Amino acid sequence: MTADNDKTRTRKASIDDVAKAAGVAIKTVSRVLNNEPNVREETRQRVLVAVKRLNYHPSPSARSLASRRSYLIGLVYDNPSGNYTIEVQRGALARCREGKFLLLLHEVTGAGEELTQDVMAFANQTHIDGLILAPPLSESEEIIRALDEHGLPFARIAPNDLKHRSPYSDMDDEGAAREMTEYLIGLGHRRIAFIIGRPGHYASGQRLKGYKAALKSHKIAFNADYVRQGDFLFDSGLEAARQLLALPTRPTAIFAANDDMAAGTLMAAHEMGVAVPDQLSVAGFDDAAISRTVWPPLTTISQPTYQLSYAAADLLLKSLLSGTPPKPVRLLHKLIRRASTGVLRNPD
Amino acid sequence: MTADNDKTRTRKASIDDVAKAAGVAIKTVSRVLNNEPNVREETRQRVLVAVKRLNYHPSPSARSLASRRSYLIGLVYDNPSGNYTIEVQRGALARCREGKFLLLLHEVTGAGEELTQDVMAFANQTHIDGLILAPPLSESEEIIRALDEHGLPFARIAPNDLKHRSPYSDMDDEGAAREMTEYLIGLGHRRIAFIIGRPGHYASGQRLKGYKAALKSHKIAFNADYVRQGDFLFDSGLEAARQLLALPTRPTAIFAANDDMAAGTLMAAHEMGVAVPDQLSVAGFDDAAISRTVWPPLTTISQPTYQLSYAAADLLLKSLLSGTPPKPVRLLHKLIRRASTGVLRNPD
DNA sequence: CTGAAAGCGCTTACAG
DNA sequence: CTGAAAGCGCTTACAG
Repeated sequence: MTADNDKTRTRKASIDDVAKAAGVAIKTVSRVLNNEPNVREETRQRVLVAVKRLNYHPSPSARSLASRRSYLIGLVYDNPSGNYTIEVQRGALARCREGKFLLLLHEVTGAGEELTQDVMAFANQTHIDGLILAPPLSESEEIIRALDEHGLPFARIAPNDLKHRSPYSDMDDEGAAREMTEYLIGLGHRRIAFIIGRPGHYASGQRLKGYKAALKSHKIAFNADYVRQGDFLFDSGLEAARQLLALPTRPTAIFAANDDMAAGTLMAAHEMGVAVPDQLSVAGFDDAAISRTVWPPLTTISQPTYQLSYAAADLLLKSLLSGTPPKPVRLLHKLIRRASTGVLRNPD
Repeated sequence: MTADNDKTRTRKASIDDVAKAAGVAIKTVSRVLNNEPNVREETRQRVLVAVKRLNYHPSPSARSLASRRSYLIGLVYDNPSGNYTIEVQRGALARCREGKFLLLLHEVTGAGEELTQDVMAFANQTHIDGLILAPPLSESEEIIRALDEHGLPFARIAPNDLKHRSPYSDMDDEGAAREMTEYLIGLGHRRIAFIIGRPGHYASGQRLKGYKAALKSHKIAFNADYVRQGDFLFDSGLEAARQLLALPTRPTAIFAANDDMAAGTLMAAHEMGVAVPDQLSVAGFDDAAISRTVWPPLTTISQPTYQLSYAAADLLLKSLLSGTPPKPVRLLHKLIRRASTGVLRNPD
């Protein structure tokens, strides 16, 4: 039983309590808490002691109401692959935490007008200060137009080439896909198949472009039979690979536009008794967790997903605080060699 | 150019604007928005028309400040397996959205006192109304004590047997593990190994108990060599399985306490050239996404992770609104048979 | 069924 | 360097 163990114990301390305890005006407490200048060091210390003693934590809602800022950032994503999404979440979450903003997740599913309405309803209801758009939402002209009309700042992760003043972070999808294809060519492969990513994703087209460019620069004829449409999900990779491996002259290497589809490709190979990598090399893209838990582990492109998301959040916060849109950020990828690729051993 | 296309366009409408437009007091607007009784239907309609016309969305911070509620729920989790975490997120998110609460995610990493401090700092800074504890945090006596002292309501997902009045959701881990073990016994296996989950998780102990109980009821002697410690992560399953498969008399079946470790077990079998399921049956637990993307697909226990989390959020919201702690909820599991288990074909 | 007043706990704008 | 006043946009408590 302490001296102040009375009924007031349950009520949270407010700025008034702190001001009274420190013998200053609430404005001074506010200055100390927000690191504003013009506070004498001795006064500052007195305030800090009172804050500590009263276990004071400023009310976010009072602060928001008075400052006309919610300190809330929204992260909107569609969810093609859970492996990818969780990294996107982590990156944005980390940056928001550092900046004392809170991150609100909003998973969407629809398309077109309905999707735009969904995003705008989320923004309206939560009164978020800004939004982070993960792909493929980062490419939606319709959403971008609606956000502009609404005057809501946003940052984009891996957007398409649409010109817009809002900040974004991206990587060189085309260059990375080209690099991977050239790596397979370097292993001696000539019959290299490609599984395209989800239609409508800018990255899908870029990766296909890189694949084609590598073939061309090595004078390997493009074979439409070796290119299949997927959607970034495991099942689509499984299905596409089943078809590819059933071709009369089957490919000796399959490059899937992401790791989930590459994992599906491995399963098709297992089903059909095709040895990886002895009879078939398989490559993915992302370096997601799944690339290390399949057999054999996948050769892939390490896409800096966490960093892309962190950077997008960083740019958004900077633009909110400065008012001017910062320059876009381009991050580097890396080819990771694992056991799923190799030179041909038993070509049939 | 509409008639009201002047500078006021950027300012958001407030409750005062709506009241003025509808010719009522703000209290009446508040009644309509919160579905309170005692509003004439005609008045109600007038208000709704004004809300629509002004595109009015109530300010969450003003509402929070006045009502002394943040309408914020925290979800705190440690992250042993990404596959599990994303389902936990989804379940809680879905329920909060329905209840017009916002969900704040907080991933923690530490342990002991530091961990408790981390959780409490999160609660203090955000002023959340309640907290959802995912395992193994749902078992921490220290955190529970701190939350009690703080007077913060919380719900637990799959907690241990600690008696506490706070609501929780769980499943029968012991029964499920027993069922899986008996299924393996039914296939003719006698040398059944078990890989234990992360130490300190209540579920880990319960699943081990179920495994032992099944052996006992079928009069199969318990062999300590066949039981290995894991931590729910892929690598620990890989390592444990490598050891098990290197035993002079190796097991014919391995039951891992979760899917990630079972996936690691499959990789060890691949590495060592042990055919699954012909020479070795492998079973997991969770029915996470990974159970369908490995080769062969895993026989596992479908743990209703999403529903457990949804239920915990549901119980928390109910207890916040009613003030009385609702009854705990127990959810059902299901054994999912896939290709990773079978009768022995080529015992060596 | 409806409303006027007070107040939630901060920041902004201003004064000294 | 410090502070008094006003106000952000709602809900609570009360009155009629």
